[in-house]
Amino acid sequence: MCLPLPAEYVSLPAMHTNFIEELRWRGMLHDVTPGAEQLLTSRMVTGYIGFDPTADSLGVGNLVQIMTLLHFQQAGHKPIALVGGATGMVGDPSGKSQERNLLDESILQHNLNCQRAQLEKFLDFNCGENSAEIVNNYDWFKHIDFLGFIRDVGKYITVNYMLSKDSVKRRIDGSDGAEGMSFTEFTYQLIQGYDFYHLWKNHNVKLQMGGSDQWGNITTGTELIRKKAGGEDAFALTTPLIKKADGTKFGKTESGNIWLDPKRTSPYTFYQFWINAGDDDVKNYIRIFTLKTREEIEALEAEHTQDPGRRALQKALAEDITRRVHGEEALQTAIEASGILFGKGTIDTLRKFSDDDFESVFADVPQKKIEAALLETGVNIVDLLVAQTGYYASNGEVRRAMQGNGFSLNKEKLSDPARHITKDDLLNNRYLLLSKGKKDYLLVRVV
RNA sequence: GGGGAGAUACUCAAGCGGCCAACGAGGGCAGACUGUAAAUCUGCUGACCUAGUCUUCACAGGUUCGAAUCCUGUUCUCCCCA
Repeated sequence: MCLPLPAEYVSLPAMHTNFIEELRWRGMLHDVTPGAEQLLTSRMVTGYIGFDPTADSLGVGNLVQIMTLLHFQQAGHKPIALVGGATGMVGDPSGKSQERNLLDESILQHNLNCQRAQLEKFLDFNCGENSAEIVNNYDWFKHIDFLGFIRDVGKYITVNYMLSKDSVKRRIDGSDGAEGMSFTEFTYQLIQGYDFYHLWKNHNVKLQMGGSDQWGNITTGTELIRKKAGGEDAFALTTPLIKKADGTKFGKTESGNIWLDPKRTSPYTFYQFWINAGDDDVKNYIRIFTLKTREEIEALEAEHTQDPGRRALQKALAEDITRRVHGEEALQTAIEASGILFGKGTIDTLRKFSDDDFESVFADVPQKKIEAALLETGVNIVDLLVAQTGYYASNGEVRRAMQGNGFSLNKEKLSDPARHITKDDLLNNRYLLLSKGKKDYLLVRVV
């Protein structure tokens, strides 16, 4: 394993963190092949992680991998993000029980460009020796033909070996209702294995990282490198899959995935996602998704234990990650909006709002427009809530909500179904803020 | 092919001629308490002009003053035997 140091190796500057050690205490290390730690502490290493271009945005589920690359770079190593233009056309069977739909080339290209922009927010692409890079495996796969591939790659890996992978086994034996698997998907591990080989050979990449479900695919790569080129210096490292204390899937809410793209998931919703992390989960998250040091985290935890109600950990986590993804300004708006919607905001604070405040704070709140003429003569509240805005499904439902003290207008409880709404109720002469309970809002805009 | 059981609101599940808009549980929504949490407690959970009316118990007919409840047919589900 102790190879002579080739000239192109750059030794690792002393001030950097120990990558493996860093991942370990953060709970981000699942498995690593023997020898990797020694390599990583002795010199600068180039390593990569693949991203799947099925959507035009990365989601919080990908953040673990992004943070892994970030730690990798901070430890003085050179990170490469591989976006899977080619693998995206094939589909990774890992963790899936159904054959997946394939994407066409133009959509892939679009998705890939969007993801690239997001990665650039985390990684430093211009810091000399260990600048991050992005590669697209379509660039080398587009020149490979089928016969060439089965001769140059397929020849080195036995089907027995491929069948022994968990991701394949589960699909073959049909356990947990899994469907059969096409040859295309079966081949996936070879494609990903070849990526590693290609990068190892041409980009001096020694390490492939990924989620623990990628272990099988990654080791196919190290196997290929060993068989095809006798390379013993290819290593694998995986991070654990994030589990939530209640067993539900991380990265999703009832309303869907949490994305990094503000067009898909607004900064406010993004911020709220982290704020709402459970006490048990937040201790893991803050280690994984922020760069805070051990001392900072332990101090926050002490604070949290002393007064859990203040949710120091959730706030620190949400602020840190929202700032990194969406910037300082978006973070402040998200905090402000949270204060209004969940905090002690009353009608008095609402009255101080400018139109701009309304637009930014309520950007995420569902909105509805009504005609100004309606308010000239006054409109019955029940009529407004059902017929005009559809906020409630039936008149009876409104009455029940009012009897149960569950409806408010402009943050003030309203329980009289006979009430008429006029221009005097408007905020800033154009808004009405309706709410069911304390979390469900509708902003009505008069036009 | 033969025999049997069953289809009730979001889900499970009572009801077996009038007291049924239909017990109960879960879920959902809201209130109190809280930390925008958990646990707990309370109310609501077909529609409508809040007043009794109307439309609901697989579907279509029928018997009855009156049916989710009885009869006939249709569709579907499950079980047993071949």
